[in-house]
Amino acid sequence: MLVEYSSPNMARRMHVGHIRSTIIGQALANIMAALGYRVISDSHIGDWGKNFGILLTAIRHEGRPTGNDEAALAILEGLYARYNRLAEEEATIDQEARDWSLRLEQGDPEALDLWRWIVGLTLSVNAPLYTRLGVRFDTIHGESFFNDKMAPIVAEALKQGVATRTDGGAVVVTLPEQPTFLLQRSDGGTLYHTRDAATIAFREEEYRPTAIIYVVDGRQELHFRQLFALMRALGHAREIALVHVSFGVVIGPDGRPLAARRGNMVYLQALLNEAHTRARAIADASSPHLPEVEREAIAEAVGVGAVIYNDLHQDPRRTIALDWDQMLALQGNSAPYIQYMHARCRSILRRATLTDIGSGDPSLLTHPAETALLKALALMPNAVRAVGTRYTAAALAEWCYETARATATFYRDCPTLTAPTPEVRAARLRLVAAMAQGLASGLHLLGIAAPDQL
RNA sequence: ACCGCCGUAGCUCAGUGGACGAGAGCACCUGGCUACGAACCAGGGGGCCGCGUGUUCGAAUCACGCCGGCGGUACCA
Repeated sequence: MLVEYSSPNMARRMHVGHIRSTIIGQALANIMAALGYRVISDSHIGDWGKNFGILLTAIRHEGRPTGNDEAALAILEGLYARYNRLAEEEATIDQEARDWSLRLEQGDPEALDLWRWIVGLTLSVNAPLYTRLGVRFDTIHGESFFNDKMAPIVAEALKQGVATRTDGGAVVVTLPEQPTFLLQRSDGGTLYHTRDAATIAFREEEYRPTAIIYVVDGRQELHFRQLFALMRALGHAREIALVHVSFGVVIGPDGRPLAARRGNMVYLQALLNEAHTRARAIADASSPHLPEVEREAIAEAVGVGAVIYNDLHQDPRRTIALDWDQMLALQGNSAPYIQYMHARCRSILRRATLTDIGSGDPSLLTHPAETALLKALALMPNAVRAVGTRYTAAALAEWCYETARATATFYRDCPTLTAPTPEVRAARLRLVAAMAQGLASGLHLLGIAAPDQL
C-alpha cells in the first residue's frame, strides 16, 4: 500500500496548511503498517511545473537569495508570491514563466541548477520539522521524477481515444460524468493531471500496490475524481484501490483563508515552538523535581503531541478555524490527557516489583471501573481496524481518549498498590500494565510520544 | 447554474454497520490533594441533533427536498 502525504511546495516554508496532510498521512501510514500492510510512504513534492517557471523568472529579475537557511527560504517565498501576482497581471511575465517551466522540462542547465538549489534548500529546512513530528518517508518522488514518464501516458490516452488533440494543440480528456480536463497544454507543457497520471502508472509498475492513498485537501476532490476515472478508462489500476483521503483546510479565526500577504499565516515551526513553550511552562510548574533535560524532553513530547492529536481526533473533512488555545490544549480531550494517564500507569508499575506484574488473575477484576477497562482493551483492535476501512485516524484517537478516561476513573476508585488483598493487587497490576501498553501503542500509532513520566 | 463537503449544548467537536430516555472538552457554578502524580476526579445548569417529508418496530444516523456556510467547476497546483 502506498500512502502519499505532506507533499509540500518547494520554495515555501511549511505552515498550518501543510500540517494536516503530514499528520493525518503519517498516522495512516503507521496504522496501515500495524494492520499488516507493507506501507510505502511517499512525499510527492511539488518540485515541477509552472510554479517553478515563476520562481526562476523571479530569481532572474531579482537575484538569487544568499544563504541556505530558513531566512533564504522566506525570501524565496516572498519572491514567488510577488511574481505569481505579477504573472496574473502582466502577460510578459506570464510568458516568461511559461518559457522557464518549459526550459526546465527540457533540461536547460541554468534552469536545472537553480531548480536543484531551491529543492535542496526547501528539503533541508523542512527536515527538522519532520523529525519533531515523527514523520519519515520511504521515498520522495517529486513531480520532477516523472518528467520523462509523462509522454507515454499522453500518447496512450490519445491512442486509446480517451483523449483528443484540439486544433490549438492541447490534449483534452472527456469522460462520462466528468468535467473535461487537459492532459497537455497547447505549448506542449504538462499539467497536474499529467503528472499524477504518470505517477499512478509508475507506482502500478514499480510496487503493484493493493491501494494508493492520497492524503490531500478537499479542494482537489474533483482533480482526483477525474484522475481516477482517467486511469480506469485507460485500463490502469484495475486491481488497485485509489483513495483520496480528503480533509478540510485551516482558516483564520476570522473565518477567512490564511495567507502570507494577509499577514495571518502561521508557520509550522512557530506552531510547534509555541506548543513546546506552553507545555514547558506546565511541566516546570507540576514537575519541578525532574531535571531540566527531562522537562525539556517532556515539553517537546507533550507540546508536539497536542498539535498532532488536535488534528487527528476530529473528522478530517471539517474546516478547521485556527485557534491557538484549542490546537494547543493540554487538558481535557487532548494528547497530554492521554499521555498523563499513561504516565500514571507507568508510575504505578515503577513502584511495584517486577514479579507482581503479569501473574494476576483477571477474574478478580469485577469492579465496574475494572470491567470498563477490560472492555476498552477488547475494543482496541476494532478501533485500529476502523482506521483501515474508514481511512481516518479519528477512530483510534477516540479510543485512546475514551480509554484514558476509563483509566482515570479506575485510578480513583481502585487503588492498585494498596489493594485490599495481594491477589487483587496482582490482578490490578496486570491490568495497569495492559492499560499502559494499550495507551502507549495507541499514541505511538497516532505518531504521538508516550513518555514514562510527565 | 452544476457538483462535493459541512450544519449536534454559549464555543470547539464526538457519536451515523443493531446496542439504554442524546455525549465530551472549553467556559460557568459546587465539592475533592496527610498524593498508587490535581496536566486529575465527582456533581450541576445548558441541546425543536439546520428545516420538512419519507423508509423502519425504532432515525442525530438511511432516502428525497429545502435553507444556511464553505469549496470546486479544461491550458495553476
